Amino acid sequence: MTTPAQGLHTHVLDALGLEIAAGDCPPGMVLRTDELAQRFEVSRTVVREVIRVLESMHLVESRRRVGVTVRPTEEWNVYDPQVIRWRLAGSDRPRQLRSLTVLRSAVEPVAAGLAARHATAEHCAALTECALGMVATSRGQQLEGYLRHDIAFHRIVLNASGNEMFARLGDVVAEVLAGRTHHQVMFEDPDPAAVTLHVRLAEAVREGDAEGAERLTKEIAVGALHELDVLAP
Amino acid sequence: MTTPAQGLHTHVLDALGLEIAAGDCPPGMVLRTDELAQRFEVSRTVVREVIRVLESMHLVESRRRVGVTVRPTEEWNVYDPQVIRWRLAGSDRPRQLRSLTVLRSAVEPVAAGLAARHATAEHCAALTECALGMVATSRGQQLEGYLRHDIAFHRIVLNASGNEMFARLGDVVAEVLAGRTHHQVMFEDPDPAAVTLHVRLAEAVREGDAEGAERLTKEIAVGALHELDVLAP
DNA sequence: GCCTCTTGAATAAGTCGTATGTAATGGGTT
DNA sequence: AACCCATTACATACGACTTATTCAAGAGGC
Repeated sequence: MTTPAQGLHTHVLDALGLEIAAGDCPPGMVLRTDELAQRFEVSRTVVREVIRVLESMHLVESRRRVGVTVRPTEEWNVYDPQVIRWRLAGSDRPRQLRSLTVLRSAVEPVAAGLAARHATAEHCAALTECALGMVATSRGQQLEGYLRHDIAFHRIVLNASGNEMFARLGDVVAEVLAGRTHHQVMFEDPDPAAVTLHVRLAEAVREGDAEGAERLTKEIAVGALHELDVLAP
Repeated sequence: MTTPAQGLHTHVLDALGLEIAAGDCPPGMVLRTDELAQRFEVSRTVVREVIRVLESMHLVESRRRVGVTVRPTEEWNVYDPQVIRWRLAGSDRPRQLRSLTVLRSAVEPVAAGLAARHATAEHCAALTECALGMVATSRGQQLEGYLRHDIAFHRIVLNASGNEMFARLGDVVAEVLAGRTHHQVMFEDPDPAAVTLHVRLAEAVREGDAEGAERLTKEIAVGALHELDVLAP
């Protein structure tokens, strides 16, 4: 109901994933495939496929004779972008944003240092363009435009690092930034200091200044953490 | 075939996942469900469930009329422990180990710093015990015992950081360490310097010395990276 | 009499074959 | 060249059968 459908599978998966990620189903709770099939008015086949996917994310465990049991949070594949999205939509978004931001503060400085060493001319150009875009949208309530450039900026840095594990965190960072902008109502324009740091970071990468890039990214991360502390204590 | 079965689903999933992760199926290659059903001698239902799981890992994309297409590596969920295991079993293990080790070098120092601040008495006790275990197994070709303590050590640090994103990297680190020990044939005993660093790191965490813990962990990471450069150029 | 081991029945997921719906592709027609 | 239709391969669905696990009842030993 009410969702654009886009496939029964997707619909049921999203609904169940959201419920579990939101904590509506406490760990140890057992679901049964027949029940779920009835509840969502789909066949058991669809439910079974959904369960298989949730199982691959370690959100649930399916055992014969006992049913589908919800696993404790510590066992979830919390790096799965889908899981992150579900959790950010749930009730413990603040805690989640904090965890992710701490992760960023560890990874992004190192990635920026590598980017300064490995970035191609295209990377540098795109980075500078994003920085300029951030400057242009940093005043006058153009939050959506700013967000888009911010996401692109960090994605480029992660990609330019040349490390695929870093690159794949682009989606995570995008979710974090989007969550920050959309959920904790940002009335104010972005911090001018942050904008400046991004511009200087683009310069540092272009000049191949690895240490500078690392230090500047650390400052950006510290700012993000501080912002979290202020807005969501 | 010849695997202990443990469920048709698991068997087919593992086989297909390995093939794709190993690069046997180049990006863009199209698989068809009934072909796979024939090849593995299972019903299409099983194949469909497997495809759904692979799809949730972004390894493949299933579209009507065209079939199941293999996605390029850059889109895979490379943080999924299952995917990591498949890739480490494949041919580009060296590259993979390097990427993961760089990730470790970014994350673990920060995690260690946090651990020094947040570790409980239990954490410290377990950490010291692991360090002692590493010392005890560091000579005389007790590689398996050493590996076990090494994995436990890093897992405790990540858990003690109090950040769930860090904690969930425990499995990744375990895979890396296991891969290093098992695949690049280690004839020699572990580097004595590394053992010492672990002992000192346990001390630093116990004393709440965040900066020391971070610095020591960085040194451990540098050692691991150097080791990779030497053994797999 | 109490505890343990075995056995069997009940249960819920696992597997399978088949039928029907649906969308994208490619070729043929106007 | 634009449109339409047949083909194709996945999507959804259903129901029967299989298998593994659990729980409990009963037999046996202490």
